[in-house]
Amino acid sequence: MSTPESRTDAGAVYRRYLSAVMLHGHASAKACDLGATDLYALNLLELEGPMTPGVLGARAGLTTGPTTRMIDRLEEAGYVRRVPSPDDRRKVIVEPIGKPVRLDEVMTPAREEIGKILRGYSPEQLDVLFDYFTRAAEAYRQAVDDLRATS
Amino acid sequence: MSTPESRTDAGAVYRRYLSAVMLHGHASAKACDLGATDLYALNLLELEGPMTPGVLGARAGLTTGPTTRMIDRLEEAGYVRRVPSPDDRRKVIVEPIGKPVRLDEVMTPAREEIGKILRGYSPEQLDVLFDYFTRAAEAYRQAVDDLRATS
DNA sequence: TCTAATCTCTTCTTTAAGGAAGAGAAATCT
DNA sequence: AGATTTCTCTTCCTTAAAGAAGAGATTAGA
Repeated sequence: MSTPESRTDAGAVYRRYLSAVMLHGHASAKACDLGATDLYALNLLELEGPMTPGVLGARAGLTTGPTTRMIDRLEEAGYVRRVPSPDDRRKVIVEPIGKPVRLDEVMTPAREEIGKILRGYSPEQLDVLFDYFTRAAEAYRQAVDDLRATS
Repeated sequence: MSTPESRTDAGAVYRRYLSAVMLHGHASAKACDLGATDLYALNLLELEGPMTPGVLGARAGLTTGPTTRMIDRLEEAGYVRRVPSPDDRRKVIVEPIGKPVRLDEVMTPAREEIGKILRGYSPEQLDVLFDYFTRAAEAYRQAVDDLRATS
């Protein structure tokens, strides 16, 4: 925590933490035969809620053809469902399905471990952690928007 | 934070946070034309340090052919470097290069935002956060190993 | 020493995902 | 009402990444 070269340097700790999170996400997805784009879309839906194929495809950086097929894959695998839009019959709404699927199953062990870790903290400490989770999520969400705007 | 259906439910907050992290990682990689597997390998190297192509490929779930080409791509893009193994002249060691490349550049805005957030906490609160980062990284690392063992 | 095993890399083939163009249905606008 | 725009989806083509098989170099073992 002192010298820049130190193995416990704060920046390094944080980078390693992020790498671990990414790695676990990827590994879980791979274990479920979920491609990178599919996972990306799934995360988008989790984070921003149901949206139309058009929006989802645009966010994922896809043209309409691949978007349709990506949603097909997610739907067949049971992650999402297409529902007709109530106000515009051309539109479709893609919404994540709450019911447990393969991905949740695969992620369960890690979630339990994290749960164990979190239960080791006092309520005050948990407040700090969840405050951070909330703020960081918003920061990352914003950063993704900025990235989209740039490119 | 009270009812299970609540929008601020702890589990939901955490899932949304993870989604945001994954999403940002993916978006950053995409902005640098880094494929999913390449990003995966890069995270592996960041987390576990230098390793041989054989190990890296196995960890990434690739056969030897694609492994070589993946390392070629990472090397050309300046993320890693191949160095000969000192004790076995058949082997090569792939190590991440510390110098800033496109990916770091793209991730800078988010890092600064996160830095700002972190600077808002007291030293005691930061201890809690970094304690969590360290433990969680280890938990995720372990979970990835378990996933590999299972499949 | 000489054979077998190990490690990386090359080449060829296959597959999965994405782009382009356009069709069909429904909404919007004049 | 008729024309135009907006959505989603389909089809065909292209491309990027992965598998398979094997070569070349080096180490380990009989």
